[in-house]
This record gives sequence, C-alpha cells and structure tokens, in this order.
Amino acid sequence: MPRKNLSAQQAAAADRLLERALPDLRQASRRSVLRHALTLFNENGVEATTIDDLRKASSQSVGTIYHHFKNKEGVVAALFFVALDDQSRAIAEHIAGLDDGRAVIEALLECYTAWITAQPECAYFVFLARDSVAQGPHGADLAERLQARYRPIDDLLARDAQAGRIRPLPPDLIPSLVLGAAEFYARGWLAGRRQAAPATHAQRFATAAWRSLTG
Amino acid sequence: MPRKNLSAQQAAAADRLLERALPDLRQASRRSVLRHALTLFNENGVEATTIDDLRKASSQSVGTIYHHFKNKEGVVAALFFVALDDQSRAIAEHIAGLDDGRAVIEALLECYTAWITAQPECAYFVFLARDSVAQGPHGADLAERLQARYRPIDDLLARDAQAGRIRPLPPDLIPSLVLGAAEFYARGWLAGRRQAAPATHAQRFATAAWRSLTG
Amino acid sequence: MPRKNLSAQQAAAADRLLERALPDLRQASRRSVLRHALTLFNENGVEATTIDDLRKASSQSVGTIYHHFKNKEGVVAALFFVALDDQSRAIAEHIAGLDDGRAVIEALLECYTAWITAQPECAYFVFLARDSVAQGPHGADLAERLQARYRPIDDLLARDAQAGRIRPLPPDLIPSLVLGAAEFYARGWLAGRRQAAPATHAQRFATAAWRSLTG
Amino acid sequence: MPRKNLSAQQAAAADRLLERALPDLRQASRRSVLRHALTLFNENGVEATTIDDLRKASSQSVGTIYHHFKNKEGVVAALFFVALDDQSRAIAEHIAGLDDGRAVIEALLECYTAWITAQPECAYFVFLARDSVAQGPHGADLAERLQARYRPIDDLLARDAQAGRIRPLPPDLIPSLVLGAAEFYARGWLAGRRQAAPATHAQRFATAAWRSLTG
DNA sequence: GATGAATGAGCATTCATTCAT
DNA sequence: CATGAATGAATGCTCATTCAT
Repeated sequence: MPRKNLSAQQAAAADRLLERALPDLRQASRRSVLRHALTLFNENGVEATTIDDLRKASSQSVGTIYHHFKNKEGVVAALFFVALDDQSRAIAEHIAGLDDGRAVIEALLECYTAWITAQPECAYFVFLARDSVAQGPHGADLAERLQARYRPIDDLLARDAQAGRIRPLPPDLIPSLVLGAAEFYARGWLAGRRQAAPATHAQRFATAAWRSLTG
Repeated sequence: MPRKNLSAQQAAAADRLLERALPDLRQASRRSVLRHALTLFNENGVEATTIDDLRKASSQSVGTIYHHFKNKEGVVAALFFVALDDQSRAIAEHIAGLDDGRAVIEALLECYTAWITAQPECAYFVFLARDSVAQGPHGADLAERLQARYRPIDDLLARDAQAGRIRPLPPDLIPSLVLGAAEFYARGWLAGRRQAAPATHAQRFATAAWRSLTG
Repeated sequence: MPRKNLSAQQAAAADRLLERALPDLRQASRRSVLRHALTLFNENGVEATTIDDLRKASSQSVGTIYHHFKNKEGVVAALFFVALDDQSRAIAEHIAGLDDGRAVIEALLECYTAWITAQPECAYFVFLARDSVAQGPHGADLAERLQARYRPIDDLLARDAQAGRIRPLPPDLIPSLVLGAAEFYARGWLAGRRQAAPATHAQRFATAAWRSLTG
Repeated sequence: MPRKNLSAQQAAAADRLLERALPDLRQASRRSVLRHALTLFNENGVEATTIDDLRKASSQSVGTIYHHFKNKEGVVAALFFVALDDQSRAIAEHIAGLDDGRAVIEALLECYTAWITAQPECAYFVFLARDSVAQGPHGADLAERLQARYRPIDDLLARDAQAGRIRPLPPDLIPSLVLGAAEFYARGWLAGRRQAAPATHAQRFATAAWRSLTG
C-alpha cells in the first residue's frame, strides 16, 4: 500500500479524478463509495475490506452500494476501470499527433510516470486489482482496452522496426523493454521502497528504453 | 495464476524444489502441505484458500497444519521463503566468482529467467505473496534477505560506476534498469499473456539492460 | 409444482380464468401481476419468489404492485381467492338443481377433477397456498367460503343419512370419504407422479366414494 | 401447523422417536437440533425458521449445526427421513406376515392412523416438507423409499386383483382409494379442523377403502 | 505428537417496504 | 396515480482457530 499518510495534494488528486469521471450530481453517492473504496482497498486489501467498511466510510446504505455496483466485485471493477481509463486518456492526449518512435516513447514514459506520481492511490490500486479483474468477468474488456491504448504506439514502433531505426526484436518483447524499468521503479516507490517520485526519472527511463531498443 | 495445465515437468519442478528444501523424511507432512498450498494459493488466491482446502488437498489434519505452521499466515510465509531462498541460492551460485559488471548482469538475467521458467508455480507465488509478506511480521526479514542477495551485484556495479564503465545514475534506479524488463515480461508470461518462456529471451534482456546502463 | 412444460392449452386456461375474474381493462396491470405470480409461485415457491421477480415478470413497477396488493401476502391472497372462487363457481354450476345424493357426488367429483385437469396451475397453487392463507388474516374468510361451497352438498347427504340411504357416519368423516381419493390422486398428478389426468378417473372416484358411503 | 399446545404426551412421543433413531450419546447435539427444528418448522414454517432460531432453541452453536447437517436444507432432509423411516418401520412391522388383501389394508390403515395420532408433530412435518424434499437433492431417495415401503402391499393387492377378489382398476388409482380418505382426514386433524383423532376412525377408513376396491 | 469436533464472530448479500418526485 | 432509488434489518453460511481426547 502507498504510504498511509498521503499528502493532502495527492488525496485531492483522486477526488478530482473521480469528479472528472463521474461529474453527474446524481452520481454523488456512487462517487463517494468509490472514493472511500480506493483508500480502504489500498490500505487493507480488497479481501480484507468489508462492505460494511465501505458503508461506514462512504455514509451510504448497504442497499445503495448493491444498487449501484451489484456486488463487491462490481465496486472493484468500477474503480479499476475509472482509474485505468483516466490513465489511458492521459496517455492518449500526450501521444496524440506524435509521429516519431523516440518522441512517442519519451511522451509515453513522461506521461506514465507523471500520472503515477500524481495519482499514487489510483496507480497502487491498478497494480493491486489488475490480476483479479483480468480473471473476473471483465477480463476480456480489460484486455481489449489495453490493446486499444497501446495500438498507436505499437504501430509506430513496428514502422520503426521495419525501417531499421530500431533493432529487430520479437514484438512480445517491446512493451517489456519500454515500460519494464519504469513499472519496476513505480512499484517500488508505491510500496515505499523508493524515495524519489517516478516522474523525477522520466527522462532517464525514456533514454534507457530507447537505448535498449536501438543500442 | 499460471496456466492451470502446467506440464508434468513443471509440476515436478516444484516437487523437487520442496524436497531439496525439506529433505527430512519427518518433514513429509510439512512438505505435502506446502506443495498443495502452492497450487491452491496460485489457482484461487491466498485469501480464498481455506485451511480446510489445505487439509483436504494435503491429506493432513487441521491440527497438524497448525502444529507445523502456527497459522495460515505461517503457511504463506514458509512457502514464500522456501521459494525465495531457492531463487537466491540459484543466483548466488551463478554469480559466484564473477568479477565483471557485464558478466554479472548476464549471469543474473540468465539465472533469473531460467529459474522463473523452471519454477513457474513458485515464481508466480513469489509475485503473488510478496507484498503481503512484506507487510506482515516477516517484512524486515524479507528486506534483509533481498539486500543480501543483491549486495555482491550492487557492489560490483558501484565499482563500475565509479570507474566510469557505466553511466552515473541514482543507485535506486539501477535495479529497475537491470531487472525491470525481465520482470515485466515474466509477469506477463506467468499470467498467460506471453507465449515464449522468459529464458528464451535471457540474452536479449541482458543486452538491453547493459545498454540502458551504458548507452 | 406442476410439470414445468405446461401445454399451451393449459397455460391459456389460467389466462382465461383471470380474464373472467378481472375483466376490467383497468385491471390489466393487476391481472398481469397475478398471472406471472401464479407461475413464479408454483415454480419457485411463494417465499422464494421476490417482489422484484414479480416486477420483472409482469413489467410493472414495484410501486404499482404495492398499490394494487398492499404487500406480498396480498398478492398471494388475491391469487388464491381468484382461483378458489373460480373452482367454487364451477362446482355451484354443476350441482345446481340436483336433488339426489348420488347424483350430487357424481357431479361434484366430475366437476372437481375436471377443474383441476383444466386448471393445473391454479389447482397446484390452491394446494400450495392453502395452509398459509388459512393461518393469515384471511383465514376466517377462507373457512367461511369453503363452508358455503359445501353446504348444499352437506345438507343433501345429511338428508340421505337420515333417510338411511347412506350409512350413519360421523359428519366429520364424510368429506374425507367423498373427496379424499380424488384429492390424493390430484396431488400426485400435479406433482408429476401420476400420468393420467384426474378427469380420466372421475367416474371411478364417484363410484368408489358412493360405495364407501353406502357399501 | 398442529395445535400449538401439544399434550406433554405427544411432545414426549417425538422425543422417543428421535432417541430411537439416534441412540448414540455422541449424537445428542444432532438430536437436540432435530428435536427443536421439528417444533420450529411446524410452528413457523421452514422458510420462516432461521438457523439462529435453531441455534438458540437447541443450545448448540451455528458451527455445530453446519458441521452436522451441511446446511438448512440438510436439517430439513435429516428430520424428514427420520420421521418417514419411523413411519415406514411401523408399517412394515404391522403388515409383516400378513397374506390377505383385506387384512393388509386394515393393518395399514390402523397403523397409519395410529402413527399420525401418536406422532402428530412428525406427521405434520412430513406433509409440510414432502414436496420440497421431493424436489431437492434427495428426491430420488425419497421416491425409492416410498416404493420400497408400499411394494409388499402393492404385490398383495395385485394378486387379489388377478384373482378377481378386488375389481380391476388402474394400478395408479389403488393408493388413492386406499389412503386418500385417511390422509384427507389426517391433514384436517393436524390442521385443527377435525376433533377426533385419526386413529378413532381407523376401522371406518379400512372398511371404506375395502368397499371402494371391491364394491 | 496428532486429531477433528466444536466454536462464534464476522461476512456478503437479499428483499420487503417506503416515500420523494 | 405511477415510479424506482434508497433503506437497513435480517439471513444463511464460512472459516481461522482452539482444545479435549
């Protein structure tokens, strides 16, 4: 879990994200549940967080939680996709219009580390819940959204590979070389094992990624 | 969880690992519990696996499980450290005597990918349980063992850095650049999202890691 | 519950019964609730059928159901009395004008078995709900209606008994001897344990009943 | 439900039945649950009786109830078969060695009415739970036991039919003619709608049954 | 040391009913 | 009149752990 004492700034970031995703005033109760679920899931784990914990924290009734989310897994999935989609939107905005492999990798790593740095709660939860969502009823949906997110980048790098601007590598390997180091570091930072925020090293991750693809 | 239909070869690998770690005949019951816990934890999750599931699968009594492991968390920790120590031992054997940064990185990545490929069940479980062990009563122990594992490598790379053979980088960043891509790929393979075994790409991970450190 | 695959003919019979009982166009929503309640109660049991099941099946809103029937028990009672009254009406029509004990018993058993055969859903529900209605707030009403239904028959048989045309028997015993066999068979048929429809054996039930009263 | 104020004698009868069926001292907890379940199910209905009601009444823990009976349906089934088997045993004892159709019918009705009169709680529960047990996982078991119970009687009556001693009738009809009246009366008595105990009329039911078969 | 019956706090979820719109 | 979101008490059931044998 992320350090329990998030700065007020970081906590507000999750609020903003949820307001952006669920702007409707009618969805205030939905938003409140998700907001507190984020913190509780991260601090205590998904399994260890009870519906009653959510009820108390969000000041909603049990019935309302079930009305909006069907069941506990539904709360997890809703929260996961709100976070994932916000991250995807940020990436899409950052790489829009770029037409150069190196530039895209720099934009991607800058955006990826920036988002994790700005949204540590959501980022931690995405790592936390990913496997369970992938194995649940929304697994196919998740796979599809991730593919859509990375398609423009994949296409651009495939073009670079064909043009010989990057070395010939099995396509399965590319994402690991591009994102592996940054994700490794981010996991460590979110778990409290690293001090400097991921965004601090964005340029270094980008440089290293590009080197590992070209050399 | 790893593909549910592990090859007989891979299943036997976990058997061998446990026999190596717990050779004593008297520990047969202990071993049986751990062997089945490994599979059940990976397939259903740690929280979703009950003591009664372990009892049935291992053909032991509830009392025996509690006698050997104190409680459920004890089973998780015992299994985790058996796996982690086997991995550490493999790494130590591989890098023993090496005195060259590049050679050590190659040996590390070869050994790391080989171990994950040979022990997918254990590898999956190490990723699965790591955070929860780190937060439990054995957290300090874990941190210490990991530090000990990587100290020889850290020292060697620090020497290389001072000698200017690798670029000056924040020390916190090194493990990410060295292991990030391989771990990212291994997670994908263990989750069934990659076809080729990590060991297939050992050399490529090593090359990429070295490039990202030197450039 | 009656065989789940009722013939279209038998399903239409329940429709006709309800249209007869609730002809008013304004009562279409009321009728729709009762029509689907009949099937759901029989198939899943009264307790296991939720108001939400009724809402979905009948395409009405929760509020409308409560408006028409006050509460769930009200749905049960309304349905029960619609069915019971239809059965009573059929019996009354069949025995009207008859003035002979044996003829009345024949008419009663013919009509009783015919109604059950034609209305298996309603008949099943009457057996299903009888005890709970008898114990609910409409218990007295039920007892009264049943007494009214059988009074003409009771009177006729009492006359026969006094005239020595049938054997002297405790009055409490008469209904059992007259209806017992037919009801026993009908319960078995409705539960799927008998093949031939009750109406098939109407004459045999009448003969047996008369013999058991006279001998 | 039967009159709530059972005589002490009748309540003791259920105790004796359960002690006969579960004599083992180790089964005292099991017996206690069943004893109180019988009363609670009859008084409030199966669905309306909660596991917590059973727990309180029987002074056992929830865990013990689930340990012995798996779930609530298991309590119902266990109780149902204890009662049914006691009734079957009584019938088997009464008809053992008889070799005459009329004698068997007299013995059956005497025994059937006597058992219901002596065990009103169990008898009420058998009627109450029969359909739900028949539709549950023990449905086949129930059908089998009932067939075994009545096979000797069926065989004897079939012989009488072939010998022309009773009239030719569809075999499906025989049980209704033999037991219908007694069951009808017993249901009424158990529900409080009849005063005289079924056993009072045993001979009359037997005479009526025999007449309806021969005439 | 080994066993497994017993425990009971705790959980996810349901559902009849209400009431503001 | 009609609607359906909101309510929250109540329920069946689980499961880690204990302890008498």
